[in-house]
Amino acid sequence: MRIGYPCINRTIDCKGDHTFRLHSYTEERLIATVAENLACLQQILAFNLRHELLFFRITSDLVPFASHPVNQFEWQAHFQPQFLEIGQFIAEHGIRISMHPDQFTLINSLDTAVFERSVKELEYHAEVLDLLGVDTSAKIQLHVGGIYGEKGKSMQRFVKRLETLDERLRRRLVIENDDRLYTLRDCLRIHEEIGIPVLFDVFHHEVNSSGETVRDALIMVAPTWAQEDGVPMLDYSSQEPGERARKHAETIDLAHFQQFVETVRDLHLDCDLMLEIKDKEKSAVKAVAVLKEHGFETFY
DNA sequence: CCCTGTCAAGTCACG
DNA sequence: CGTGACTTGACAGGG
Repeated sequence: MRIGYPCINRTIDCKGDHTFRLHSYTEERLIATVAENLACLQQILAFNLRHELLFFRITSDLVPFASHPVNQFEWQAHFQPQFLEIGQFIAEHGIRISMHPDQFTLINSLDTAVFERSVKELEYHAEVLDLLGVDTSAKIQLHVGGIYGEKGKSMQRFVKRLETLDERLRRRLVIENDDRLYTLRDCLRIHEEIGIPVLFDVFHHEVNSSGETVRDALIMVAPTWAQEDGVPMLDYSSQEPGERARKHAETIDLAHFQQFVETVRDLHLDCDLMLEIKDKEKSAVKAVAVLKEHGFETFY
């Protein structure tokens, strides 16, 4: 099992998600920012390797305004050598990569302009992964989207829109149960229609589900990942005590995590785990220690 | 240098 | 009807 965390590292003095304001956009600024972000990504991955963290979510801010019309720069060609170098490091060490476009990416929006912008955003995410040269086990995770007053129709619209996408995008996409609108069961129904793997979010399931146990959920989700998709990716977090419902924990709840790990072990489920915990790599390092106590391998 | 209003993008829930 | 939340503060202008 690989353990990972999303997007940024707070330990090393290097942040790979620098951006700037649209009104201060210049090509020079873009080039400088992307160069810095790529250099940081490299450092973060090296840090992760030293701490046996072989799963990482790359920030959507890697290339600011990547899908915005203001950006006419051929960043793909310009930064190809840097992407290639990072990609080689990823391949060499068996690192798994994911990405998670932000809330503005909506396949099933009623507004077709929103859908079209979302496709451009997905193309950007897929380009990053393609430039790294990572295989189809590197995924872009999406939520189903809005409900717009008619859930069934909105799910159908998601399916129909997804069917129109280029295979280069489709092969990367996975759907994740969210914490308010679309449950695991909804995602599984969409999987049955179009075969897209389901990325199971444990915490979202605990606050928004149709009542399945986590154990049963894992059993249902595992077969949605085909050979070429790699082992299932899971998102893990827990409730921050004393805060509003659905707020992610500041730091890992070790008792809760151990219980989850035991469930996974009993099922003999091979999977990769993304820890969506506020203190990021600090909790991820603790999680690695827990896994080792439970006899898991964290290297590939 | 510090302070703080605002930031590309959408949707829903809460008050 | 305005605001906060989402996975995450930090950019940038003005004092």
